[in-house]
Amino acid sequence: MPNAFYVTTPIYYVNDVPHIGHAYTTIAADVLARLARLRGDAVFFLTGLDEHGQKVQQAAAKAGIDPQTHCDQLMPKFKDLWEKLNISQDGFIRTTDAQHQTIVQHCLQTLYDKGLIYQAEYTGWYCTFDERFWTEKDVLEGLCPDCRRPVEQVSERNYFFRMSQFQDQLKEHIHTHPEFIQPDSRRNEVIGFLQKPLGDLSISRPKSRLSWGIELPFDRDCVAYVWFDALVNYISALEYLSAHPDAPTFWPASVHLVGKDILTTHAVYWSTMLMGMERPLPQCLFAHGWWTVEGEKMSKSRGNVVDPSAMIEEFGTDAFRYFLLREVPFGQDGNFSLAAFHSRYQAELANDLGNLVSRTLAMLGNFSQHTVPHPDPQTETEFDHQLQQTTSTLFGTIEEHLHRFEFHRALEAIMGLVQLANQYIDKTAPWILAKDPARAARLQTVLFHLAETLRFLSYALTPFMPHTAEAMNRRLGLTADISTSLLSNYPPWGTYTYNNPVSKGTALFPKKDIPATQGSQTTPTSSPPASKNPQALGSSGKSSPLAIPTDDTPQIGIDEFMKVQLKMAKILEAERVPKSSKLLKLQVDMGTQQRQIVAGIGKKYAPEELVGKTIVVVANLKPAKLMGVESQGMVLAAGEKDMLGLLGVAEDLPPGTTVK
RNA sequence: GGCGGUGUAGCUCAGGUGGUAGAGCAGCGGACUCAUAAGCCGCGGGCCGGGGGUUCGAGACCCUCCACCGCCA
Repeated sequence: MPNAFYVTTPIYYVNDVPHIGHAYTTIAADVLARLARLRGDAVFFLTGLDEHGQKVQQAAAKAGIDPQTHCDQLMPKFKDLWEKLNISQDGFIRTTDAQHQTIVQHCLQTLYDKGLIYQAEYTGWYCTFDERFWTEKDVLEGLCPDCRRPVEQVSERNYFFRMSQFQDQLKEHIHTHPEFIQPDSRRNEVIGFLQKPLGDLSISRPKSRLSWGIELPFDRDCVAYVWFDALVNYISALEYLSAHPDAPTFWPASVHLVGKDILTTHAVYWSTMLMGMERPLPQCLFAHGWWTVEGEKMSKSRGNVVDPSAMIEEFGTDAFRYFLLREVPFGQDGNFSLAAFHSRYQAELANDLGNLVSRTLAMLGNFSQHTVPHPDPQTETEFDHQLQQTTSTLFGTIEEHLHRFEFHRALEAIMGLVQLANQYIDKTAPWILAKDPARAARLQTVLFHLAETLRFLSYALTPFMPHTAEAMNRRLGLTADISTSLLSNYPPWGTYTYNNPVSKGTALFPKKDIPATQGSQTTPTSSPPASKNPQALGSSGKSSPLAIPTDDTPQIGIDEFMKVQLKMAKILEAERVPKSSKLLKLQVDMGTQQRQIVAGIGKKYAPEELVGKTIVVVANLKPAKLMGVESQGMVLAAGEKDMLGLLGVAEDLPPGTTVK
């Protein structure tokens, strides 16, 4: 009986635009699933969509269609992206599936029958615009903390789950199962959260307020709280989407991958729900970090959401998968920058890995008539053994790292072998051996070692970069099924018989021109067409194509520049600072806030002519006092000693807009 | 405000149980030519956030201060 491995992603909100965050979790889950399959486990990999709730109901109403139709229209965005990303999910659940809804009702009924659900009056401050409740503490002077509109006190009869009953049991479980919540920092947060008394959980909404949901079996005037509905997906899917013949059961899940924002929901709500239903808890909840984009938080309003499709189109699925898992340790937050992407693509994928494959296959072609020769053990050296050793143990190393969710370390180990192989080539210099017929045996040994190294590399890469692994196998002339063969069946070093000719093929990761602009994340177009070879003008050939000649001023990197936060600001008021000829005190609107900025522009501008102008300011400059007046930023202006003119933008942009 | 974390080379970060600082990237130099002008070799002296303490000896242990971050309120 194979080991059962059940991995899940959260179910994504169908109304969202799929972005790098969705892709990240799903790719990570895919790697775990693919690795487990190679290990021989019976695998169930589940992802899907959360389709109920207020936002969907509203969006559908706005579009003038019924919510289900709306969901049906949105669903392909996700499914298509998973296909592009080569995601190998075994199940794709939608919370509007009829079976899921039935199971959610079963769960509710079970808890109700056990006396774990009760009805109570809930009173809170309700914001009609946001359609949500706030607590007394949230409300700011009678206004909604979110939209600043007046809130009203509203009472509602709702159903509550006796979550508080399970507080001690949950604390106990977390303490006795250190691996339950990972990484440790998140585990500590949950432990901290549970130090305070746990309340009961409202699990219903009146239909009068929200109708797009699953009806409570014991009260048709209410629907289930969306989180209750959503969390149950992890067990409901198993009952109608999993038809694995080998595994009797996939529950409890091996791992739920979640973003750090929904950790509490999973660690506390979901755990206590399961306890209420007397079902075992998942073995592990792993909360990964968030991505910023070019140093900024991703948000729709900023318009800086990375569209995975655009990246895939430019660099390929595997490069995208590689970057996300290589760049940042899984539990930590990371920054997605085009510069970093380029750097890794160029250095690690094109130069190191791609070129290793390329030069190896070329030599097998040139020096061995497109075949993998037999080695002569007599000619083996210490380095040969080292390469053999590292290669043979690579997969085990990867498994160790992935067991701890250290994707970046696993990929680091793979690149370590790539480097070792490149060193091996330089040290053994097959092109020199090829010139000397007396050393033919040694040449054969070297080429054989390189072929074997590539064979193991491709196997190790399979979970991370399936297309690349397959391409490597094909070029080496391996039979197609070897990339899906189980670890236990995989031919050990030296035991594989190479029967087919090898072929070099085109570059696995063709070098890319670096786009001229660093800011735009969506369209890294292949500019400039003038120079096909980006290094053509460089002398050393190693200098970064980004480096441009300047005067003596030291160059700074994109990271340093990105530390400076520039924003558009509209001048609301301006007045002279007393006793100063050039300082003006400005009150500016920066979108979300108003600030006072003191600027030395009084010789050029009169205060009254500035009001209403939109300018560029440094938003994250440390406040300072100029002639006793606090300045919370700095305006940008042109000119050396004498200020010649303020910076503005050709377009009329709203205050608060980011400038890059 | 409570709890937790972080602060190490220009950048990103490693540095179980204390013994006198490392990697990758960037930069500089070199030899080579199989290869996607790729790769390989050599070159890093940075008050290890500040101050105090324990110790023969602390980046690592203790105290304190500062800065930043997370969770909760």
